Order: sequence, then C-alpha cells, then structure tokens
Amino acid sequence: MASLAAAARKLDHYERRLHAEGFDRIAGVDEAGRGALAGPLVAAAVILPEGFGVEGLRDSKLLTPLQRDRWFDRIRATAVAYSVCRVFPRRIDARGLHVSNLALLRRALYALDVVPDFVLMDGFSLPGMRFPHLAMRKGDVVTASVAAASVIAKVTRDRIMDRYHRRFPEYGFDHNRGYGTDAHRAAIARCGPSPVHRMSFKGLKLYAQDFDTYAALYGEAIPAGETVAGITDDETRTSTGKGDGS
RNA sequence: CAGUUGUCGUUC
DNA sequence: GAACGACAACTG
Repeated sequence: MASLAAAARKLDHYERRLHAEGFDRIAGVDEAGRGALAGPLVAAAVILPEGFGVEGLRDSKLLTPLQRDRWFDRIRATAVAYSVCRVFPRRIDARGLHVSNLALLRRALYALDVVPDFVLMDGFSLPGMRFPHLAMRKGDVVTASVAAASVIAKVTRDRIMDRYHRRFPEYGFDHNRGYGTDAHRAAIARCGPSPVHRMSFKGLKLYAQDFDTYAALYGEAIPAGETVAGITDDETRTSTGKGDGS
C-alpha cells in the first residue's frame, strides 16, 4: 500500500506542488496520432479537480484499451474542464505536422471553458503562450493532467479511426490506427491512398511520385490469406515496370 | 497483467 | 544526437 501511495503521489506531484503555490486550474495538454500515415492529429486539454484519484492512471500508451475507456469516462465525468480538437490530414499536408501540432495544442487550451492558470505540457512548450506553463520530458508518464489528456486524445482518435475503418475497410484502420504497418503499406500499394491519408508523409509521397519504387518496397508485404497466386517477386517487378534497376 | 525487443513516422 | 507519435512480436 505504501508503494501504491508513493506511485500515486508521484503522478500528481507537479499538480500538488503547483497547488501549494496557489494554482488551482492546472491544465494538462497532449496529442495523439502524430506519426500515423492516415487520420487526424487529436489534442486534448484537461483540468483535473483537486484530489482527483490518480491511482492506476498512466500514459495512454501504457494502458490497455479497456483501462483507457474506463479512464476516458471517469475523466470526462469529473474533470473541471476538458477539450478535444483535431486537425485533418489535408491540413497537415498543407501546413506541416509540427506547425499543425502547435496550432492544435493552442486551440485545445483556448477551447477550455475554464481558463487555466497553469499549463503542463508534454515535451515542448508553445511559443507565445499566454499561460504560465511547464514543458516536461515524458510529461504523460510523469503527471496526471497530461496523462489524462493523453487518454482523452488517444481514445477520441481511436474512435475516429474506427469510423474511418467502416468507410475505408481495405486498410485495417481499426487495427493499425493509421500507422505504417506492413499490411497497411501493402494495402496502399494495392488500393492506393484514401482521402484520409497524409500525402506529405514519406511513403505516401513516394507512392505519389514513384509508384514503381513504392510497390517494389512495400507491395510485397501481402497480408496472409490475400496472396495473389502465381505472382512471384520477378513477375511483380515486371508488372510494375521495375525490371530496369541498377 | 508484467516486461523485452524490433520497426516505422515527424520534428529539433 | 534528442524529443514526440505509434504498431508488432516475443518472453514471463
């Protein structure tokens, strides 16, 4: 029990310290979906109430899907305020990931209907932010507010990807969440990109600019059970016109 | 559930 | 070199 209490104290260590210094609307912000080849970037900001029971709460990546759903409900039910914002692939392509990400985090903060008096951030700080803030390495592992935000962002994004899976079933979005697995890349080689793919990302850019090279690199990662009978490596290369390499 | 390894993406 | 975002496959 001592170790449990110690772990709990550690996760909201910053919140407690800040509260002792007089802050009582401490927001955590985090985003999900950064490295994905498809789907939106999702950011969430959360202000937890003082004394929010934090035992078992962790970075969304360290929770099982069931645990994430449970925390998602609990955070939404008890938060002083929370917000979720997203940026879609087309805009990421147009503005770049980093710029999109900064704007998104800022939007999530300003979308809070309770104005924070302090902001805890994951990794980097926001240029020109008007709130007092602290950016910390591995923020979602170390502080409750950021962990909570990471859960809201992650669960929201996963649900969006589930919806995209119904619309574009060929890519396995329900499984890979838009990330670049072998099967996902092979699906792109077979079917082409969907409207929710980030065309500015490596791989998709390659697909658009040089399909033959893309197919040679990723097209062979055919999912089990979908192997095209009789197509060997050589024939694939021939059919995609890649016979004339170095 | 607890870990480990691998792979990929973006940015600095 | 670092940070952030992930999935996949393996051990116990």
